[in-house]
Amino acid sequence: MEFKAAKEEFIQSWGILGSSWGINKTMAQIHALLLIAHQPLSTEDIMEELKISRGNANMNIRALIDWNIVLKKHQSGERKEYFVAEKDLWETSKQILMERKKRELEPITKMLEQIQEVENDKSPEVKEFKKVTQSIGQFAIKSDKILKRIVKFDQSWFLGAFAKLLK
Amino acid sequence: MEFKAAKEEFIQSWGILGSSWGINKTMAQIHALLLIAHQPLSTEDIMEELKISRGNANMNIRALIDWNIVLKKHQSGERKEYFVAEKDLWETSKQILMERKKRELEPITKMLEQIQEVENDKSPEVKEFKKVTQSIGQFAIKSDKILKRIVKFDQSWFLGAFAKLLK
DNA sequence: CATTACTTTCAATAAGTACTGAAACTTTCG
DNA sequence: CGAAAGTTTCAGTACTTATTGAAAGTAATG
Repeated sequence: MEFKAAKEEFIQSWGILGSSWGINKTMAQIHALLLIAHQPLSTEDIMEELKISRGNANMNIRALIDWNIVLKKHQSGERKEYFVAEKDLWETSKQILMERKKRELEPITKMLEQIQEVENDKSPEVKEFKKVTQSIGQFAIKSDKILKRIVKFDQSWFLGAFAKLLK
Repeated sequence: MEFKAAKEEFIQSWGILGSSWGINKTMAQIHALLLIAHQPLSTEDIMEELKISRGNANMNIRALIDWNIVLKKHQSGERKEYFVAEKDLWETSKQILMERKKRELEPITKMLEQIQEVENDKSPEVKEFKKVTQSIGQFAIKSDKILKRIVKFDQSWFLGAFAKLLK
């Protein structure tokens, strides 16, 4: 397999993977490109490689920076901004988990609390509703705690401990 | 808060949560509806509650069944099909994890193997590419193993052991 | 075996989401 | 300060994905 084809394939697949997890395709592709880059890339490099517009490139680079999985990097003597991806996938996964936790788990928890204030009558509908939403709420709180703990540890410790734990 | 409003709010939020994780909104809403239902619902019940078409209802119910988080349930003496959701969220989460693992992790693993066959030259581009894709491949394999193990255990055991492990 | 009750499919269309490109804005530098 | 280099924004448009509804398919019933 030729390098160019392999690279193309990788970027394409990473984009598809992103889409199916609610991350926009271009954002995932830029991430892929930066992951395999051996040196920082500029907005123009990215535009050219992926054949996308300046606006699109800019927005998605910002989003990646927002998520803390890509960093600005100034090249000495250059005015242009360059970008690099965090290359440790464990770190990247943790960042993404935390970001999504903040954006999604927390709103859901709030909504569930709110909803618990439903008037208490004895109809089976309302009883079941309270029961289910309560248990989802507890589940959400537990997940939140576990995620918080996981991110405190590093990969090798985590995997090692986990391997033992699970026999 | 009134029951009807609370229910509406819950279904709506579950739909939004689904969308942001690559699950179509209606599929998530049907799931929400079945989660809080105190008895099995028919396709028509679902169409009416969510104000969606028969085709849409049917397709998304099938998808939920495909994912093993909703089951057909025949009511005695009735010809119509009824549906119930798995109400244990831990089970549901495991099902979803497994399903997505199968659909996404496995193709990525294959792609990464394929890509490793890139011709070996000494340019920094190719070296970095091989390094990164290899490490992603290893990460994917590890994740796969961990997920497989997690699903073997039940929630209480998992949470208990985890709590201890993480102090 | 024909009628009826119910389910599935799918082409057309609607709704939602991402992308472009040009204009506005900001920063750097002589 | 004014020009040049670079970055951001956003209205319009293209693209993708979900939804409808009617027609075709299937299965139970007398």
